Amino acid sequence: MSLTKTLSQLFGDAFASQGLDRAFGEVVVSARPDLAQFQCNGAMPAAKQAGRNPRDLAQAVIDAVEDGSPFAELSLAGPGFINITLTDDHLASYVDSLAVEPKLGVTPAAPKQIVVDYGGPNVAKELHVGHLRPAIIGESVKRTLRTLGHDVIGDVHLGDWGIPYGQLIVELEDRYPNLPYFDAQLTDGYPAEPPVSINDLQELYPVAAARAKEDEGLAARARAAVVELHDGRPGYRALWQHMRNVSVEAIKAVYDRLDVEFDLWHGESTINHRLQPMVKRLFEEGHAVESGGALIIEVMSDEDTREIPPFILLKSDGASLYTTWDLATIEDRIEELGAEEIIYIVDVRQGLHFEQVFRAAYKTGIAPSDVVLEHPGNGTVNGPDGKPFKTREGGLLTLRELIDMVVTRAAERLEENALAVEFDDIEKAGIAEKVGLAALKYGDLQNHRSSNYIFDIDRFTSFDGKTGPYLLYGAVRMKSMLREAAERSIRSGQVIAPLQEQERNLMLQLTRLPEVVERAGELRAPNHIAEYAYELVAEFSRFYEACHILRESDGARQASWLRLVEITLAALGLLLDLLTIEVPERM
RNA sequence: GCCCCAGUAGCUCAGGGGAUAGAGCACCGGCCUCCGGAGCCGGGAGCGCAGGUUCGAAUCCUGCCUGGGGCACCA
Repeated sequence: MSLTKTLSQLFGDAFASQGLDRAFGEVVVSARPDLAQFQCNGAMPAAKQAGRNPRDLAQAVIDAVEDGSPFAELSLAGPGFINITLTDDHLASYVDSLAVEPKLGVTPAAPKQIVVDYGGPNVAKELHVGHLRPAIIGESVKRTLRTLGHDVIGDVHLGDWGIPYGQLIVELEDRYPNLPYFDAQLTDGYPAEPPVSINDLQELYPVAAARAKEDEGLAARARAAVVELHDGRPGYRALWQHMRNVSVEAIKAVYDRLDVEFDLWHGESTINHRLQPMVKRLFEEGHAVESGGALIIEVMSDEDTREIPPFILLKSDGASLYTTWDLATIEDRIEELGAEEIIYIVDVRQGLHFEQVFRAAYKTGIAPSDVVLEHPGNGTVNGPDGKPFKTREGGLLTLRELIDMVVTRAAERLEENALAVEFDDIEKAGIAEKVGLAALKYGDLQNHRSSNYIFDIDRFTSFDGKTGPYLLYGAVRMKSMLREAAERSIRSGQVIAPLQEQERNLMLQLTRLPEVVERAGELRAPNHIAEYAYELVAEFSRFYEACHILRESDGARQASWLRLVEITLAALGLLLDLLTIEVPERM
């Protein structure tokens, strides 16, 4: 169990002995490291609730907790703060115990079945800059919740059922009318090989979309084609399946490069079989009503003081749309996956849409009230002008191009700094890839999930300061030292009470990990992990400057320090993994 | 018009009702006979405005100002 949890229990007992709620005993890292290591602020709210004097109550808590305790000092300060400092022996023995804890003190929560919906790419379109944030934030949130003990399923939720596919079908039909897919009489025996490559699709889609925008007749044909697709016209289905397969392969390649891995490659189309029964039931139960030709669900309630537009279940032409699919997907995830919580890492601008979907899901009973539906939205990647990132020509930058840009810059930086020069080209390229991705991901994840940030390649790839490369450097330096120690047959041993400030501070920093991971999970906010990983490496650097491990003459001290390095490296490894950042062996 | 989000140091951004609001960059000044200087130590500078709740507010509430976004049958 984590150190602050143990301390919180001790203080919880003390509050309970005063007839007060144990929750008041929560212990946190001190805001005033000059005064103490930890603090408990519970006496102030508890005193208010109990109508007692806060300082007296704090003193009573201190008296109750003091006997046989691991504290070097407990003191009362200000209006009722309890300041806590541990004995060095106790601190060291806690940190020593982390050596055999793969999760560095993270205690598993009661496991919940959680679905994280976080990719949202569209078939036939290349991934672009806008897909970066949801991908890595979602992946990080997924890994964090998993580390906390939950059963988490990541679903890419492909955009594969919308009007664009009608537009593509019509475009292909106009270009190649003789393909068997367009023969309405045919129901079987289509070619196994796809008629289009990913490159074809990427050329076709913008043309098809532009033509449909200009020509209403064409747009109507596309809408009709999509309805036929949904209804199961064999040729259209076969063609669509080809397009989907070809696209998924291309999309997967980019996600692979980002180390973003989905458990499910479901999409909007996956739940097609649920649409008719769901709509029928919602209509019969009176949840869905006809309005202006469309079928809607009223999601505004009497308590609302603001306008919430109705949820559209079916368009006036009778076709389903993304709202329908999202609702049916909730039904599917609850019934098929046993989802107790569904988390959507999707652009914050979809906020109103999700509010409507969630309301409709709860109102209709598709989601029981104890199922948690949540949309922790992500912000956008902006250019230096503060507007969504574009290429110099004003076009949309693909994600692949963005990654290439950063990796190229990372390689230049390595070159400039005469690093990795003695390695062969393959290893150099591998290092540049890892450094570039670390720069990109850390540059992104250090910002709060919902904020828009300015993409600054020079800052992100910089070797100075709070960057991905700095964190990799820290990790590589630890690895290098452990290798060196092994070569000299210096072994690690039990962590003993610290003598120096830097040594003690590193130990204290390590005790924070479980709370940070928990908080990041609860808030779905990887930036807390990013921030802490930096602080840990910075603390390590101070320790490294102050304590010359390999030259230390006291064997027990040296062994303890080495163990401290091992634990710090394990902690950093865990944190970087949660940030989806990979560490090279050397650089 | 209504709604949502944001406004914190020169810049880019963190910040959980708690004590003296932090980091990186940039700027100024120190530290290499020493395990990797991509480092370490030190310095100046800030919560949009006005009220309110509270023992205590960057954090909660109200109003205003500024910026971004969203407001049935696109996704």
